[in-house]
Formats: sequence, C-alpha cells, structure tokens
Amino acid sequence: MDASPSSDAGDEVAGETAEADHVFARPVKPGRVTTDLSQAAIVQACIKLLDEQGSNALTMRKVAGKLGVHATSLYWYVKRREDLIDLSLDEILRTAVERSATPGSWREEISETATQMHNALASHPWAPGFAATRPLLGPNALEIFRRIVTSLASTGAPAETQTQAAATISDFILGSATAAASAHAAGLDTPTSPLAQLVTRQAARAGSPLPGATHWEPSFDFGIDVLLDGLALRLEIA
Amino acid sequence: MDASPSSDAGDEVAGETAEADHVFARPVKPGRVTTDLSQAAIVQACIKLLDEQGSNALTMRKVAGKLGVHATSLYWYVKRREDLIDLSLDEILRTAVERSATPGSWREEISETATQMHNALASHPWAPGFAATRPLLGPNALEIFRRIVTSLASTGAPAETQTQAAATISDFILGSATAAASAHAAGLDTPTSPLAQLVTRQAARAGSPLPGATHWEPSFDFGIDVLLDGLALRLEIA
DNA sequence: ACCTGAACACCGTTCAAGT
DNA sequence: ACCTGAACACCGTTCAAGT
Repeated sequence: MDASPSSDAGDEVAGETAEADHVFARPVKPGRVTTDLSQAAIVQACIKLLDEQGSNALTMRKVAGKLGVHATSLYWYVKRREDLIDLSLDEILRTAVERSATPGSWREEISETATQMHNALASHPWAPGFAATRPLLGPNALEIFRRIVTSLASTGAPAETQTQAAATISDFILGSATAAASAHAAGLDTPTSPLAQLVTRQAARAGSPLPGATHWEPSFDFGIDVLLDGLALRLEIA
Repeated sequence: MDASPSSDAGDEVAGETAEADHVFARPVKPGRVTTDLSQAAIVQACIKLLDEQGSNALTMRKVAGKLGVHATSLYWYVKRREDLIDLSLDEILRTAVERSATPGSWREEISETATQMHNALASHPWAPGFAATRPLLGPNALEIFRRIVTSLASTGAPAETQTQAAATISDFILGSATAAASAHAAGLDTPTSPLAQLVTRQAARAGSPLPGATHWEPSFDFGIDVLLDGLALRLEIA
C-alpha cells in the first residue's frame, strides 16, 4: 500500500496545533529494519481476512493471528483498529486507479471511472459497509475524485455545478455498491434464499413489488447511464 | 413500533423448513402483561441512545441501562443485537411514511417520497451506516418502496425498467445519506474542523478539488433532480 | 526498534434460577 | 411470563518489560 510516501511530510512541526488525528494525516512509519512485519503486510492480511470471513471478523487478534504475531504488536504500525479499515478501503481502490483511464468524452471518462470504483467496492462485500462509517479520504480515493472532476471540467459548466455533479456521482456509486453489499450480506442476492423468499411473500402480500435492497439484478449500469443523461442536460449548454 | 402485527402470521407451521431468521420474519411477542418493558420501549430507548451517543454506543448493556434493567432482560423481547438495529432503522422511517404523499405527477410524487426518506435517514447520523450493513426490510421501508414503484407505474414504462428505476432511486437516496453521515461522523461537515482542513490541503496539493465525502453542501436536492431528469428520458415515451 | 505478556474495562449471549 | 445473576468466550487498548 504505502500512502504515496512523499505527500504527507511537509509541516510536521508547529508544536501541537490540534492536527486531525487520522491515518492519512500521520507520517507513515519509516521502512522496517529487522522484521517481516510492516503496515503493508498488515493491510494485506486484513483484506484477506475480510474477504474470507466478512466484516465481523476484523479484530486485532485475528489479523495478528494471520501474521503469527500478537495482537498488541500491530499497534507499532497502526494507531487503532479504524486505521486498518481506512487503509484497507483505500487499498482496494488501488485496482480502480491502476487501470489508467482511457481518454474520451466526459461521459465516457466518468462512466469508466465510476464503473471501476463500483467494481472495486462491489468485489469486496465488506467494503461498502465500512465506507458508510469511514469517509474515503485515502490517496487512491482522492485520485478517483480528481479524475471525475477533471472530466467534468471539460464541459465548461460553472464550478459549483461541477462540484455538485461530482458529489452526485460519488453518492450513487456508494449507494449502489452499498445496496448490493447489504443485500449480499443478508443472502438476498439469490432469489432462493430463505430470506429472499420471505421478502417476496411479504412484498406480494403488501402489494409492494420489490424493496430497494432486493433487486437481485445489479442496477449499476442502468443507474449510471440515467444519471449521466440527466447531467448532460445541465452540463452541456449547447 | 409493532411490525404490523397481522402481517407475519400465515404459515407458522410446515415443521421447520429453514425459515429466514430475521426480526421481521418472526411473530412479535404478544403484548406485555405485567411489565413496563416492551419491544417498542426498547426500540425507543435504543434510538434515543444512538441519537445522543452515536453508533458505537449501541450495546445491550447501555440500552438496558437506559431502561433501568439488566442487559440480559432484553433477550426476552429481542433475539439479538442486530434486531435492535433493524427495528430502529425501520422505526425512523416511520416519520417518512406518516407524512402521506400528496398526489401529483410521477416526478413530484417520487421527489417527495425520496426527500422524506432522505430526511429521515439524514436526521439520524447513525442510520445510514447501519443501513449499509443491514438491508431495509421493515414494513415502513417496504411501504416507501411501494410508493415509489406505484408512482413509476403510472408512466406505463416496461416493468423491468420500473424495477431498475426504483433501484436506482433508492441507491441514490442511500448513498447520499451515507456520504453525509460519514462526513458528519468524521467531522467533515464543518470546513473548520482539523480533518476538513487537512483534506483541503491534501487535495490542493494533489490537484484534486474535493473528494466525494467532503462536499459540505448537501447535494441531495441537486442529485435527485438530475436523476429524475434522466429517468424522464427513459420513462416518458411521448 | 520492535515485539511480548499481563492487565483493564469492556463486549454479546447462554442459561439456570428466581418470582 | 418475565427478570436476575453468574458465567463464558470474546473484544480494543495501554503499558511495562524484554531483546
């Protein structure tokens, strides 16, 4: 992982002026000297654990166990459990960043970037749930938003409209991945699961077709297209 | 609260065919006979606690404490901690359901329903985070989705398009409330907070204007309008 | 510099027991 | 029917101590 090691030095002094206490605000521990353990290795273990056992399995002791080390050792590389979440979230967004964007119209570019972010989140069922608790502020998240805003800038729309448009896009990506993840976590992605059947019966009885968390068909592609249609109306003056 | 006590009887037999084990799937405990405690009272205490102290304060012992009772007593009314979450989430959606929808065009109706749901979620900062973990399946959530789909039905669009449209709308509502809540939880809603300043500096250095979780201006109104614009293009044939 | 070990103040949940 | 009390197997985190 490595939070782009150059970027967060700069002003490490000024006494103690109430700096924000957040992983991405702290300088990363200098490279290991004697050991195998590192923040990067811890984050890898953490992601693997989450992929295998779900978000409830994220405990300091279990992560440490995967590395053959005691829970308290992790605190040398990380200040608290939440850091593990923030770092893991940003790490899975790396895959979205690495596929470099192919240039095109603003619609094509945003559609591609949004899809990559959505895929990154959706392929780790634990991710959206954590993203709802912890804002995405890591370097990879910032890079994704930078791309979106850059694409929007080419429309020449007013700055405030661009900001709102970017927020709307990011909100939809997050919401879509979230709905898919919580449905999946509850076993609603297969229509034959007991809960899915219950919901269907209940909904039928109430005259309600399908609740939001129950659309087993992924709706991201449809939704992003609709959203971009709507944005085109505001962004393209001509 | 009371999960519409009539609705979940029906087929309480068939042996034990792996019924879904979910609060809204279980018959609600018959009314209290001797005591003050009840599922409704517990949920009220739970919501109050969450409003006052945030999502981390949701422990069985603290909820029980608010009611002057031991933690283990709650298990008479509720099977597990997650039930408290599911019940509290659906309870806060009640306010959205109670303001009965004023009839109008499909756009007006959906816009109103969506805004009500968004407001319900956004006025309880803990709610979106939980909604990302637990799908919204309670009677009030179902009623909201029923209204959205009913409004969509009047467009005469194909059924599948309606379903996808409903999912897209619900995804956006959830995402928008989620982004606002996680920004709020991290102290990003006031531009003067230490973390907000850090993000701004970092973003400036990286050439990235503003990450998604950092739009301090609520973007829901803009977003829902854009989304409905886009939907109008697909739903209105004429 | 890095890791261990013990310790503290919590958790959710089960279950026998009381009334 | 409803609540208590004790107990179990966990938690995150701090901190002194080792090397």
